[in-house]
Amino acid sequence: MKISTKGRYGVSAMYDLALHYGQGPISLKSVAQRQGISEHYLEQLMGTLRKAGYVKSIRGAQGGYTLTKDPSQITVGDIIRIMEGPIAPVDCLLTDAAHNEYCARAQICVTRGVWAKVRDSIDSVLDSISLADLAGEEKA
Amino acid sequence: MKISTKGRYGVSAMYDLALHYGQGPISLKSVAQRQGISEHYLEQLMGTLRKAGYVKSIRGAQGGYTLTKDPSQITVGDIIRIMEGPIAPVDCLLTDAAHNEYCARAQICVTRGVWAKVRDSIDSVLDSISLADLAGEEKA
DNA sequence: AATAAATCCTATCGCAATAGTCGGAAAAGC
DNA sequence: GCTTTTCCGACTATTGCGATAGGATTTATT
Repeated sequence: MKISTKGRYGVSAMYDLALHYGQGPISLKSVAQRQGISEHYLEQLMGTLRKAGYVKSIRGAQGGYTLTKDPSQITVGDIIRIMEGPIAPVDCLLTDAAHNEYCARAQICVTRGVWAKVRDSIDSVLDSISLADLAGEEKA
Repeated sequence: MKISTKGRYGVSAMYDLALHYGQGPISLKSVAQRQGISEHYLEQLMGTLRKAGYVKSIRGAQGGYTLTKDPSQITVGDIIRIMEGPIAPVDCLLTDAAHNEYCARAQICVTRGVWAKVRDSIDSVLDSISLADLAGEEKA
């Protein structure tokens, strides 16, 4: 039950961008230094966030990244789901109980309900926290 | 954010034992067949549960496993923590914020609070479900 | 006493994912 | 033209998962 560095670094980087929201493009290099992340590795992660539409990039000297939305409009859950895929403590939850791709017993499985409750609980926590919350701002 | 088969199989096996609680020792072979688990792999998992004191074993012909407590006294959280280690979405939570073994920035880390909330939420769900709940019994 | 049914124990192993690294191409400001 | 920066694809080392293998030990049954 671990969150990988993809998710953690993704949130850290987005939090950093939130802190500098409205200040023009922020270079990956500075984000990586402040957050203590390998710059080259962070590049890959930002590519994912860019393709998902959460950040936009400006290439060339003095370029960098900016959030595409106000920090209050992006939740930690958004970021985690992009970086790690859908939150599902077991793969079985990714498909309907009937005709389940991962488990023929899904319909009669007693434990499946447990994992569904865990998933809902995680989703609920992560979706309740926005980047603005992390940045300590209240731009409703 | 996945639960491994150790945790899942552990819960399934314990649920199976709960269904047969009070009926004498249940062989691993029958549990493995009913729950669709590799018998030999399940052996290892039961060893872990035995050492943790949640099941006891009777060796020899007609032997098997039984729960050491009433199903209402064992929660899914107990089993998951034994099988997978402490629930911590990030390793950083395994040590105090000051002098943290995994991250020098733990004290000033904004995201650490997020992961702590996630952990508490998972713990809360898992600890609220007992084997008796799964077995559909209410032996208070 | 022999057999069969079971748990117990240690070692090994293939696979996939994680967490990067590396090298360069392309874009844009100066 | 030079430097800064993003962009892209390929490669790699380590780790843990999910087993499998092979036997040793214990006990009920015949």
